[in-house]
Amino acid sequence: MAIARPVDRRLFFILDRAHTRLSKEADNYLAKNAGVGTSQAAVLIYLGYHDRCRLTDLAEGTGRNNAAITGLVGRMEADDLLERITLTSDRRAKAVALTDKGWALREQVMNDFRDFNDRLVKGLTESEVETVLKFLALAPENVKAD
Amino acid sequence: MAIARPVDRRLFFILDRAHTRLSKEADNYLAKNAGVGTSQAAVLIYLGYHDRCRLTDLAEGTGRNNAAITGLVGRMEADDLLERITLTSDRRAKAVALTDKGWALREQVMNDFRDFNDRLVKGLTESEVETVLKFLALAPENVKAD
DNA sequence: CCACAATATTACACATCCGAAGTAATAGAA
DNA sequence: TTCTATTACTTCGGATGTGTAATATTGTGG
Repeated sequence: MAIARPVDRRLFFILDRAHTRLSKEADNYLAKNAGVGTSQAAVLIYLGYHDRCRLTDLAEGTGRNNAAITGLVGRMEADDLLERITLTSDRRAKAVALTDKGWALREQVMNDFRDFNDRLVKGLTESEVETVLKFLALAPENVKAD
Repeated sequence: MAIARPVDRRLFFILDRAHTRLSKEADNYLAKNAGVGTSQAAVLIYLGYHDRCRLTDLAEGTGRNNAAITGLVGRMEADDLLERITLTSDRRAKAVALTDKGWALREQVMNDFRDFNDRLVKGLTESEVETVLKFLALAPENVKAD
């Protein structure tokens, strides 16, 4: 069939607006409970799964560019949440490792987000959540240039 | 059951990262074709459906706050895409109206996004797209504080 | 050893967001 | 009417993001 429905043309903006509103809530929620914003929280979460990864990988994994990551990691290092480590294997690269304080905060962020994400999917069945995850995984690949 | 699956805890970040990547692609795509970014495009789209709406409504409709809208509209007014109109009915409020140039650009943005959104949902059935839309509509309400 | 590539940092210009404070106009109460 | 609270927008300061370009350091291949 493939009938062009008006909603199709606005899908990106619907996503954008939903993301904006969710981010605002998540920021408030996190700031109140853990004292960080979503950008730093994303770094904490990612490092929990890929500790001592290199800055370039961290940038890729959190969707920021290298310049942004340098600043982000710098602020977090100043707050004692992580530390930069020069790798002996490649001394051009720096790895990032969570400190004890970083690990503890990550734990709290994870707990906060368990609640947050539970509310996020309220009204959806498990299979519908799977569909959303499938979309979120496919879409960025689908639109990648070239 | 409600078994806590690890993916649940990261849902927000999966969404955040997907949004970041999609926005970057959309920005490139739009900048190349229409010469605006996604924020300005969102305003153009919204105004097409609600021309001469007030700034507060525009802010609500695009998910930004009033301060952000003032700047955004200011830049677009400088580019001759729209104009501010002081309402005689309430002189505190300002309405925003697309110029001819704004309408023309909106048309192009809509065409660009038809292609973009088509690619966005590649691999999903219509019913799965409906599920995604349902999620995007529900989620911001679900997490709204109090 | 040398040329080139890769990594991270820094600097710049700019877009965009927010919250808080400020200004102006309206609406409602005394 | 006059005082007060609310509403609408703007302004300000600060955070964060982007892209680009320059730089220093290091690794790699010839």
